[in-house]
Amino acid sequence: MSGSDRALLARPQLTPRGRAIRAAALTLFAERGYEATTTTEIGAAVGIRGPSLYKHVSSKQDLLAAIMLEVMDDLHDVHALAVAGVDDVADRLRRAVEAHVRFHTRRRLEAFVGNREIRSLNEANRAAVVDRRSSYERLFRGIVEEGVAASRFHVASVKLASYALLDLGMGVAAWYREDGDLSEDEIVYTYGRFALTLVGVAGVAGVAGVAG
Amino acid sequence: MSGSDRALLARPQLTPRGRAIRAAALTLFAERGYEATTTTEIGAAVGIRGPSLYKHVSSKQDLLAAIMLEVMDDLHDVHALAVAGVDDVADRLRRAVEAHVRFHTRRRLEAFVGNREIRSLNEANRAAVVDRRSSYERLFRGIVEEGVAASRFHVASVKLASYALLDLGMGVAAWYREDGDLSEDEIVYTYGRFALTLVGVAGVAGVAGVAG
DNA sequence: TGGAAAGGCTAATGCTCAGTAGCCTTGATA
DNA sequence: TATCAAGGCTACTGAGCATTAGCCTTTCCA
Repeated sequence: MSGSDRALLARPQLTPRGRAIRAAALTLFAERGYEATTTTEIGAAVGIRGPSLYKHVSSKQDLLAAIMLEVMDDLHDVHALAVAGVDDVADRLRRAVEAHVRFHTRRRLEAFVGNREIRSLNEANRAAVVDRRSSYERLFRGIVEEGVAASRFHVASVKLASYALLDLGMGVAAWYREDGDLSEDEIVYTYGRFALTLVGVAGVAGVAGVAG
Repeated sequence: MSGSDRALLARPQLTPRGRAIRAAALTLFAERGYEATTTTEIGAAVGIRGPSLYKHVSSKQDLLAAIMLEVMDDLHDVHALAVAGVDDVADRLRRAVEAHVRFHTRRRLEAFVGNREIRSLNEANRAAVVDRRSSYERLFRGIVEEGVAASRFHVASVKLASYALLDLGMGVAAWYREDGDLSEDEIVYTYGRFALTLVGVAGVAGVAGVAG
């Protein structure tokens, strides 16, 4: 099942309280990590006691898994939407990177937790998340490979170039702040441009953007 | 006190067993995280019981702090050594990035833990580590600023360019494997070249390296 | 109006963990 | 050879944690 197929299926519905709990857990997991977050704290964040959480959630582990699976699926969706109908491989790469980076600013907590807490998942959940992550990586590598095959891109290593592009997104999720002095668009456009220079597309002006 | 000043001071000596414990703890912290690692496991990794660790170490927290402080200091040293006596700002940037990336391959576990476990430190230790990290970031930003001031570099944002360069290193620490199909030198040289194109240095041939 | 479902609560359970107490062995030294 | 420090060990302590049990109130519909 591909990411875009998954998008066509209904994602599980949540009650408002269920949503609130998931959001509170997300913030806490991002702040102090899954292991260091207690059910008492998650409960307190939505105004109830720890044990009451279990009227809405089956376990702390499932809460983490649900957050991570959802964010991976959404990332696939965003990618699919960004490159749909774009034929030029350089355009496709730029769009993919822009979508990737924008996602990591807009949903930085989820992306952050999604990257960092993989090892806190139990085996079954980890396999599911790692599977989605690999398939996302493959989408990127596929674009780079296609560009190389068409002699539009020139890279020392397809793998290295793809990793570098993906790593930039993770970095963004780690340091981006909405009230910081770098705007979302600034980061997105700059990284989109950077992606093209990284893969050696000829004729990208300004490399890292116009001086400013 | 700067990173290079710190290098001049004697770093605390450790007994062989102390070293072994630190190494075992490092591996476990990297693998499953600080919170999820027990003193029993650290002990078992060096052939003793958990409580016996306390003949060599004052606490699990201190073990983490010692690992993180040492790696930050070493990173400063490596940087200082790499750029010492290099006058051309583009050369300096390339050398700094190469040293940064090489460090993140050679000492990936420490670098990985150093980045990921900051939130597991108590307040005092965290402040010390964050302080060293900021000063390291400033060194990078300083090089980029200098290149921009000299009109050698052309970037949309000094901060963004510096963050991107540092983030690539962290990415390497996350996925690099000695037995993988990307060699240390390959990554180092490619990323050194990436760095120059990222800051818009004119005349960098091949951008992301020769096709291969 | 009555009864059940939803969703709170407190108390309890059972487990795990970091760290301490106190004991024992070994090996070097005086 | 007597002593002492180093460095193991087991048993214990005290705390914290996820989760369950069981109870109570509110709300909503038959």
